[in-house]
Amino acid sequence: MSRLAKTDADMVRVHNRLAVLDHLRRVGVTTRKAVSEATGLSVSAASAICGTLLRSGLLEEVEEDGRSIRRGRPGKSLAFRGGAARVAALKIAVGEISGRISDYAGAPLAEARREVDISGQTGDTLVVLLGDLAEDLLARTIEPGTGEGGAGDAPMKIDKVVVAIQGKTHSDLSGIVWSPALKHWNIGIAAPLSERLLADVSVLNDCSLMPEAFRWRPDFIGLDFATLFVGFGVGMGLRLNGSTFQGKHSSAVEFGHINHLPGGALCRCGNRGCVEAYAGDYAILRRATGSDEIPAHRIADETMLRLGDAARQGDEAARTAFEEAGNAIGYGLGRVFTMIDPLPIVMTGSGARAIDLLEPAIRNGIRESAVDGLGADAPLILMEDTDALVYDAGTAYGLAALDGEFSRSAVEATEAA
Amino acid sequence: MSRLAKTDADMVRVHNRLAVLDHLRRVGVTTRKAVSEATGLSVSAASAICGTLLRSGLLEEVEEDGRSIRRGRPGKSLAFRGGAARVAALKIAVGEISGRISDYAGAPLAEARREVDISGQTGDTLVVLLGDLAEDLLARTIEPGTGEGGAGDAPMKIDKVVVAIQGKTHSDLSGIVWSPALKHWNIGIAAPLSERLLADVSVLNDCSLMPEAFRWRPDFIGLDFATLFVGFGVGMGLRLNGSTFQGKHSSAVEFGHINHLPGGALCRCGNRGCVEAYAGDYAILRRATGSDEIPAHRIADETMLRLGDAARQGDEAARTAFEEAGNAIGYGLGRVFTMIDPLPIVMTGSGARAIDLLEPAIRNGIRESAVDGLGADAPLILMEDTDALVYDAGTAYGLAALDGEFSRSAVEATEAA
DNA sequence: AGACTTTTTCCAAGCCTCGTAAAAAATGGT
DNA sequence: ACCATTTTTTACGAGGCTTGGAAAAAGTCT
Repeated sequence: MSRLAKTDADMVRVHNRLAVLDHLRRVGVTTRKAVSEATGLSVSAASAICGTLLRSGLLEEVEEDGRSIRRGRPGKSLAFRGGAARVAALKIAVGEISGRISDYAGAPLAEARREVDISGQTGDTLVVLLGDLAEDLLARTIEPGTGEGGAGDAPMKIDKVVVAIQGKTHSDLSGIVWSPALKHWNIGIAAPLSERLLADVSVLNDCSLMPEAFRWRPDFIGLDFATLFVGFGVGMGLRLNGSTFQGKHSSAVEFGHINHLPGGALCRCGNRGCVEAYAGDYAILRRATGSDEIPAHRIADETMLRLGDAARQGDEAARTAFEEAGNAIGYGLGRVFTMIDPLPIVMTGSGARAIDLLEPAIRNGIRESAVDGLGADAPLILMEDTDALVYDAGTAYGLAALDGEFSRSAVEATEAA
Repeated sequence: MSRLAKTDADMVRVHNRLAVLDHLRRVGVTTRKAVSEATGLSVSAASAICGTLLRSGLLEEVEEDGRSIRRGRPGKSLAFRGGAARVAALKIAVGEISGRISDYAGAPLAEARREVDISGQTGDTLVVLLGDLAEDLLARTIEPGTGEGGAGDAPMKIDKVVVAIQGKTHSDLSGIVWSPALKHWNIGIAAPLSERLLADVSVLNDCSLMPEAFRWRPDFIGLDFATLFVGFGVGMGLRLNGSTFQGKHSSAVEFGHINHLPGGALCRCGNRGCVEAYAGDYAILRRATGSDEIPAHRIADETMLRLGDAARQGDEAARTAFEEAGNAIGYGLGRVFTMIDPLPIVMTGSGARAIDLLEPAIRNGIRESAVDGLGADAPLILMEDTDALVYDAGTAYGLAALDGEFSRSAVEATEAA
């Protein structure tokens, strides 16, 4: 975007408030002094901003138990006020929808999962299903101890909804272009769901969203990395220069459909030789069984686990299938590394459970395809629970969006008694 | 980078000044009113900033000839004061160094080219050669009509030097990690050259720098696109989200070394199957001639032109060679498009001259490798003069850097008589 | 209990930008 | 030629946010 924008006092206020909230997201609990040090703001300014955020109900003073025994006046500990808002992270997959609701402090309040055959459904039905799920989540939320007066927390509602889905989503976050979980194309989700839940709704690709899960993790701060999902499909998310990569037209790094071998194996997308056509669950399975079909439904986790065990116990076909999968992934990573940079990889999905079978081939593939083999020793971090990762990511994304909105709105709200 | 930064009045001033300069870079000549409209600043603020920039000598009032005949007080036209600074864009290639010096308004003042065998040279020698070239450029600069008092322009010096080179450069812009033009590795250029010329020096990869050439072109504003160089080597530059992509570790999108075919043709880099091993000049030539060697020196332009003519006149081997080159490029682009997004391509180098031979295969390759063949119809813009493109890019990069510095420094300098 | 240390709060000052009003400079009509 | 009109530029007071220093607050240490 062109940088024609002016800046004025308003922008300064918004920016600095956001800096304070961002700092607090990282550390969880802080003090005015710590805010000043972390942000570079003067103590006066930091204190003033904290005061405003406290009065607006976003923050609250908390009693800290294990405070260090130092001389001098102890700082008053500040933390997010969970009750200030709620975020729902929803996930649409083949045959199921699920989600988690969290409070403004990021603490999970409830989770839910429903197996539904959404494949042939229309957009309207999908919106109803998602809306029901969200309201169910909200209902199951344990009312937080509303110790204060009673005017404390507004009527329970969800303030931000993030929908993660496999497939291609609109770049304006408004809906789904295409998804393997659905038959129909171009389904607008955000507008109708937003109308029903009275909350802002964003629809994103699950894989490209994943890096958001690490947004505030101290060990990932300022780090560029990639998230790699290897399951029925294969997808990637990128965090570059401190922000999560989002395409303009498509929505994601379609890692699974980067061509591996010209004219190679047939892929779901219709092309030949995609990475997914070697590394996706269905690809590994068909290679191991000598089949030629692409199953329409997702493959059960157990099936892949059994296949992995077979490979480990010497089944040659299975072994080769995993090896070729690893090779395709490795070459794909090598190609990405050549374009971008060698990056640490966070890996999830069924592939993460078969990493022992895949890793040697992956690293070898990188070695053969990247310049100087650079990146063949890239750190590999496994995350077995893909759902949790997606919920974390959606929640972080939603909270970041809320922080931005709250920073913008100069709400000098509810005078506490 | 983490967004812990605070903002204050200083930042506001810097940001807004930069917005004014950036606007002026785009339009060339402006007025206070136009600045206000373009930046969103109030007329008062815009006028005040322009006043400061005028007093500091960066801008000057100019007489505009073809001013429209409208009622009301005519706006005073403002433009960059060329004499305010000078930027040198230098280029290191196999067997030659060259460059262009431009004034602060971006107008070229002089160009120079020297054929030197730099291959075996040390860093010191290279610095001497570049320094000589730069000083020669400066000496050949026509003294601008110093109409004003005489205290007008400070003693002529270069204020910013940008060195573009094939190969890998340090991500801190300090020097060369490796280049096909040089034997030695890890040559620090910026520090010693900066010491000699008393100017800030930045060393960048030529291909990744190229998008900068379009930084202020109105038809490229806000546009994401890629620059593709196809010559002895193959390289790419990316402009994404309004900024030119720079890797953290490596310096560039090593498009030429993205693997095309696992285990394929031997590449200069030692790997097998790189795009360059099919699409580089040497690759096309060896395929056409049935040779097996990789020439150490660059291939003459004429040789490639003749080979192209041969292909056009029915030489099957040559025809196939170009076709396979186009195919490799197409698959490479398809892979990039799958990762990032379909992008318009600005193409330069010897490949741009053989585009009629390459284009069908390129587009076919994209069609076969990108999801839904998306991007097979991407706009292709040809730029035959690669040197001019690199000079433009280096100059734009240097000017942008100067704008930033000048915005930061609150120089309220030289009181004009 | 008093001295010391550290965190918060309070207040005047400084910098920008904004909005409005006044001044400046040219056109058009009579 | 003169006056009304239009448009750009300059001038001035106001508002918002940060800053730096001083004062107040709230503990620990001796």
